[in-house]
Amino acid sequence: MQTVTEHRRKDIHNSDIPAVCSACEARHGGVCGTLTPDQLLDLSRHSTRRRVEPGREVVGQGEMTDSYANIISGVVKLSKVLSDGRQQIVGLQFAPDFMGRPFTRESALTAEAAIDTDICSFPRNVIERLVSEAPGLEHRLHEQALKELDEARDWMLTLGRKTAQEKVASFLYIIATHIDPENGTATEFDLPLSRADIADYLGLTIETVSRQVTKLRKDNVIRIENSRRVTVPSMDRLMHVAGID
Amino acid sequence: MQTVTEHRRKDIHNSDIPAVCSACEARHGGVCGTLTPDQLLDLSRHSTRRRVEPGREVVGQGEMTDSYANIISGVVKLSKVLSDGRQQIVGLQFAPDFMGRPFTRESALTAEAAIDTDICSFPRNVIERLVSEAPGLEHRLHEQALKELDEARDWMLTLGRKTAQEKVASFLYIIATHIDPENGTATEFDLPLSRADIADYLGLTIETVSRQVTKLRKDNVIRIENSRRVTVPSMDRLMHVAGID
DNA sequence: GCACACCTTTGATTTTGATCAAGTTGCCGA
DNA sequence: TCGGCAACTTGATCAAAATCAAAGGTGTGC
Repeated sequence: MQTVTEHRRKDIHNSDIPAVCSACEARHGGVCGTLTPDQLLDLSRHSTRRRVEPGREVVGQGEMTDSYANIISGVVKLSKVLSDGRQQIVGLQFAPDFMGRPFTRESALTAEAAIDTDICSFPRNVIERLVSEAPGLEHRLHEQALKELDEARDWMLTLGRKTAQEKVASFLYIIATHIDPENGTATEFDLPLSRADIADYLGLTIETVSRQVTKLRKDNVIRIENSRRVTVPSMDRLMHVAGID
Repeated sequence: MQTVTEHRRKDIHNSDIPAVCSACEARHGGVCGTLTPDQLLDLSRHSTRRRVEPGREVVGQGEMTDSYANIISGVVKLSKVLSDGRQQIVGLQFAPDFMGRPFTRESALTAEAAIDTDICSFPRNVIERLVSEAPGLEHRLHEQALKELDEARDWMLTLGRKTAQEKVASFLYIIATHIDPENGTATEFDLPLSRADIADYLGLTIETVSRQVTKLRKDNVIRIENSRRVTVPSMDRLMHVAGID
């Protein structure tokens, strides 16, 4: 599931065009979905596709506004840090999402790959030009922003009001529902984050995360093959532990 | 500052038109700013202005998507609750903002006035019609969504990684910078939230909030006239305590 | 002026999760 | 197959914030 099948040549046969997401429209409803064939071709000429290794920055703090990208496969962590190094992951972007901040002042965000991640990026000005031509595109970007806002607010409830146990269960539930959206909620999956990343996502320490994962295992809420691989026998049970009604 | 001056008759003299924000465009750059005079008139015919008392719901959980509103004066709390009653305020909307979720599935949010609040609201379908006519309007809404997303993510860092002391200082800083945006950062202001609300915003208990406020006072970071009125002698000092570099 | 309600503060104690400190496990290259 | 190292787990102790429990304040109606 982590590697993407080569499905792009279906639409575009010109080998001068870099490998891009022009054909992704069906697969992951990226920005491409709202464009005309001409605009798609235009976009593809300015796009570059590349693989980002875990821990590598997709775009640096502040540069976020300079480019815009579809995530083809993988998971990207968006995080913020305090001056003394305390870190908080403020969002996870999964494969069908796209990333970037058109029109806004830079936000002090770091975006880095959590696992091997393929992205397809284009310069900001190209997107802005296309937005002015294709009214549907801004609508698409707006919806993505609203979706991220909803997710951020859900997560605020988790960060502010849930116990460590509920936080870890909530995290597992998020991963189960997002890791392979095409196939719905997954009952068996690889965690895309290390214990340290999970701690930074949940506002906990790695020791607490580890202990709570152990507790969930002992309580038979999850099964653990190795530290990354998780099986959820009953999603209802997990949701209940996560405090999701 | 809490009461709004009557400045609406400047533009619209027809007494059939309900009291609306048609004239707010300059004052608070609400949705009106991007509309033509005709569209403004159209909008104003469908708007109702009303005052909402503290604690009153502006729109209920789930209804959020059915209407759309400019906040003329006051402060609105957006909150989420767990089934057992634990509550988290996930956003504060101040006077020049507008509220509502066009195009999206309902999000389980409650919006209620924190203090006396004047709002001007219109049905969702009117906004959606105007969006399809005025391309600039969607752009405006999109920018508002991105602004709220940035604020939500900043707050996630506070919720997940700051101490109680830093959280309370961060809260005071937010209020200082948002309570009267026209006049920049305020050094003396009334808190729009009770201790219980502050606790729900910060993911703390009221006792902890109270103790931290007392500590900030004893450390001369703030002065307190009564439990609501706060003076900040040095904004730099407050920011430092809040962990804002 | 008084009583009641509500909000806030303060104090004592408990609990949750952080911190400090070893161990394990598993993976990779030699 | 064996180190070596990084990631993870587990245990012991500590500290920050929650909880439990009383007081203070402040405002309102009587």
